Amino acid sequence: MRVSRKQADKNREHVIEVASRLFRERGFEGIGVADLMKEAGLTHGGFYGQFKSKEDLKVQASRRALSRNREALTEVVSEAPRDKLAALVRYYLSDVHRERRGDGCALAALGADAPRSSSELQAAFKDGLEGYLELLDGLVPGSSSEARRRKSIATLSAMVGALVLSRAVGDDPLSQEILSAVADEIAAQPE
Amino acid sequence: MRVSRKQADKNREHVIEVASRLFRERGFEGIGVADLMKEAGLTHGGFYGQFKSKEDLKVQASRRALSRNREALTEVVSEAPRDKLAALVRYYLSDVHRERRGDGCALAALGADAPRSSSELQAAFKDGLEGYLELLDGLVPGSSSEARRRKSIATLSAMVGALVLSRAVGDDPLSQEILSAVADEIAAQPE
DNA sequence: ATTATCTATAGATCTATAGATAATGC
DNA sequence: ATTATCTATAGATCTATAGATAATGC
Repeated sequence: MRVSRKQADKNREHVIEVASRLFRERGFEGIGVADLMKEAGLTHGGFYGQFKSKEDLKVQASRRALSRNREALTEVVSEAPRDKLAALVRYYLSDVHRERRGDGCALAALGADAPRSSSELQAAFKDGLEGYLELLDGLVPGSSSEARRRKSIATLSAMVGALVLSRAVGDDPLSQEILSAVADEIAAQPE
Repeated sequence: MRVSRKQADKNREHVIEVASRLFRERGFEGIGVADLMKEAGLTHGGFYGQFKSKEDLKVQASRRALSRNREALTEVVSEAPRDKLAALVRYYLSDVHRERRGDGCALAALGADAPRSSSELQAAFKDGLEGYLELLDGLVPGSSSEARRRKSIATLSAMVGALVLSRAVGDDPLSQEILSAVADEIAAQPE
């Protein structure tokens, strides 16, 4: 059965949202188009009317995840009364973020798969990463914009690395230790 | 045809070495058992005489990769006349390391897949990570062992994060900028 | 008439196993 | 006799497409 143009657009958006969660949870290769569409309440064959290919969906789902990530971080920052960088880092390096990969940072969940994918996907990650850096630029110490840019990149790298490593070691005290250590080190940076 | 016990052991080692390279290059899901055995010069069916499952090989190949990683870093450090931490970081955050995923750091290449794998694989990553930290403990500044441990974790997180991100953005000036920025920031740390 | 979605399927690939074969090592 | 490796295949899964169907929107 056919649905209205409006409903079709909604369905399409829903597939992107579902994919952005499932890809982060299971990896790009960990979920197939059929299961993904089933999870979205649609059938397998319908997929190719909406998307050119699975790779196409990977790009769109990654862009969606990264812009949602940025929105969430922006809200955390704007709600913090003071010490906004510390609030951002505490949020990013929290137990909740470590556990909930499905709506967590796409750089940490999927970044390592990007070099094996299309240049369109890599461009999505580049754009998402620049978005994170813009946000950090207003928070990190540094008098020149060059110094702040460098500090933003170093801070983001430490955050992403810490999250990846704290997830990689599984259920072990080291996992929490990594999150705490990196949060403390960033907070201890000179102004 | 059957081969000698000695040759069989050699074949097994060779499969582990080949797998440790191919998994890092293509991801755990990016190479199948059949292609992997072909690459090692053996047939598909022979695999299951040597390994319990593909998951079993993932664990052994990851352990192998991580211990080889540690050996390479240890050599870089021992060959540096002074400023050993800077030498280590320059090596880790080099263009060569970014390009050659196949014999590069397994934490960066495969760490993001570990949370979706067996606890045995996660334990392999934990052990490998602790190996890196032991090495860093002798290089980072800090008077107490607690301070050095924290600094080692933060330094490793920044290194791994930077490598993941510099690979994720593809062929873009940002890729090099990430490597340089993080190397500079680590070098600029207070003693 | 158009088109969003459906069912069904092609063709490729994946992990794992069964059973045969032939060289080793007691 | 044992066993490392081989060929062949089962059974599941994957991406993508073909063609049918039925509701929308001119």
